[in-house]
Parts: sequence; structure tokens; C-alpha cells
Amino acid sequence: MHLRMKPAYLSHLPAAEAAIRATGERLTQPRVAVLACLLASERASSHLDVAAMLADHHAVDRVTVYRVLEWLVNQGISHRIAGDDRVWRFMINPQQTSAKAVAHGHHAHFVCEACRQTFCLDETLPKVDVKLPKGFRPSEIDLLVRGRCADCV
Amino acid sequence: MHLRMKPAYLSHLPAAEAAIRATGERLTQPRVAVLACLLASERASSHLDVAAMLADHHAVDRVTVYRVLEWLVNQGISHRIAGDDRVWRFMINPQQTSAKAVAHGHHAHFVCEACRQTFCLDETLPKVDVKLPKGFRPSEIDLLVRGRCADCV
DNA sequence: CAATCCATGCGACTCAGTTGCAACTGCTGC
DNA sequence: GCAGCAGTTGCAACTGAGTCGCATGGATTG
Repeated sequence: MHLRMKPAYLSHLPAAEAAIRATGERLTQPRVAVLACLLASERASSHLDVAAMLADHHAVDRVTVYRVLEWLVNQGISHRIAGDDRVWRFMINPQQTSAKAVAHGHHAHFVCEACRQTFCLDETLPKVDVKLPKGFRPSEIDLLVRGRCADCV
Repeated sequence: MHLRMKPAYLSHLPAAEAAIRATGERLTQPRVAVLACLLASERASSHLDVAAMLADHHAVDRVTVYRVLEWLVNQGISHRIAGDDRVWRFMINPQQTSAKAVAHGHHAHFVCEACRQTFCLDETLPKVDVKLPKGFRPSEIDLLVRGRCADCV
């Protein structure tokens, strides 16, 4: 066992608590902890990432992690991303910059083929111009760019 | 049990055989049968779709279906699509129209939220304009449009 | 503080996809 | 046409993500 730093999510606990209070729903430990995790991460986190991060100070059952993550999506606080490895990843919805993007069901992500990390491209919202066959009605557009991230050139 | 029509993939067996012969690799029953299935379908097929289609006349072990589908991808004959339901779907690479698209690792698909069918939009190749953070190198772009297909309005 | 109701934890389960291994089969050379 | 080899198949067992049902426990309301 090696010494580990204080996990970064701890400093986001107050913000998480505030956000959950704002929903009017129940304020529970797991919800606060999981949300703090997402707030602390700039990248998309899988249920495993979250569970691992919480393990030391806020151990939460994996089923609860699943349920809280889903709940956060339903509350519009985060969104879920389907990757290549059949694992859902979750990410806080950005506040200002691209609330519009999220509102329009338009997402863009970058997934690194090397480190498997998923990044959000909603800031630089890519332009997409789709032509659909007759009768098809779109409701959401997801853009997935694969490649190498800056750390994995 | 109900009477069922002759499965549509049967008429694609010769074409499938020819295509596999063209690879120079081994010509086997499962490869021919699975490829014929993909040729017969205008939409993306899951391993289960394929297995079910073959069940009556060319029963193939599900593991073999997986392996053949993967082999077809490696041969550049088909490509794989990740859907929302954590299931891989497979589709023949189009010949003329958008060989360029496929070659550039640029795919576009439409998935119906109602019937779960996946359609290929490579014909009408959507325009995408992405700006990546510094140091990020893209290798492939996948576009996924969700919505209702013409049959499910 | 008690009552209520919803969230949590736990165990068991489903389902896609993978792995190891023994048996088989398509191809090659004779 | 047949033997031998290597690649392929089928089977059984496994992994890992995600789900479900149910009993317990904790957060809110009065």
C-alpha cells in the first residue's frame, strides 16, 4: 500500500451538497459524494472510477453508484456517454458555455484510444450538418472522435 | 411453430463466398453464412440477429458468430457500431458510395429509439467540423443520430 | 420525537463478450 | 485422392457491466 493524497473530490463536497439541495430531492451521503466526484473530474467517469475514488472515505455500494449516476442524469445534472468498451461514463453538464448544446441533445466527446479517457468537446461545439432519409426524425446527435489525447501522443 | 419464409440471406451466399475467396483466407461455412447475412441486411445486425437468422439452415455457435464478425471487420469487409444498449452491431462496408468515408474512419449512423434499428448514413455523409484541444490527434469520427425512423414516427 | 417514504445495501441474476482447449476441417503438397 | 498441418470451430466456463427484488435504514414532515 502506498500513501495516497487526500482525494480531490473532497473539496467539492459543499458544492455538490448545494446542487443536490437545489433539486429539492433528498440529500443523501452517496448523492453528495458521487456528485462531488464528477465535479472533481474534468473527464468522464465510469461507475468504477467513481467507486474507486470514493472507496477510502465514502465507500458506497456499486449498485448505489449506478443508481445515483442515473439519478443525476435524470436531474439534468450530468449526462451519460457510451464508449467503445460498453461502459457508461458520466460527466457533469457544463453550466454556461454549452448549456445550449446539452439542451439541444447535441454532445461531442473525444475518447483516447490509448488511455481510454473520455473528454468533453462541448466547449468547442463542432458543427454538424446531417441529411436524413425521408421520414426520419432526429432527436439527439452524438459525436464521438477517437484518437490520441495530448498526454498519449 | 409457424411456417417461415426462406431466409433472405440464402440468395447472398454466392456473393459472400466470392468475397471471402477474394480475401485469400480460408473459406468456411460460418464465414460464408455470416457474411451472407450482413449482405442481406440493410441495417446493422447484432450477433444475435445474425445467429437467429442462421439458426434454421446454418446453425452456428454464438462464439463463432462473434469471431467471424470480428474477422470480417479485420478484413475490412464490415465495420462495427457501438449502440446505446452496449451491443455491437455490424454492417457491410458500402462499396462505391462512401468507401472514402469508411477509409477516412468517418461513420454516421442513425439509431431509432423505438425499434432499436440502426441505419447507415454514410451515403449522405454528414459534414462535421471539429476543433480539438491542443495536442489532440483525431483518427476516427463517429456520428450517432438518435430519433425515430420512418417506420416508427 | 414518531411516522412515513424513499434511498441504500446486499444477493442473486441477466446478458454481451472473451478465453482455453479439444476436436474438426479447409487447404497444400505429394 | 490422400496425409498432414495449421487455422477454425464448438463447447464450457468465465468476466464484467448493469439490473432487480427485498429487507434495512436514514432523511424529511408533522
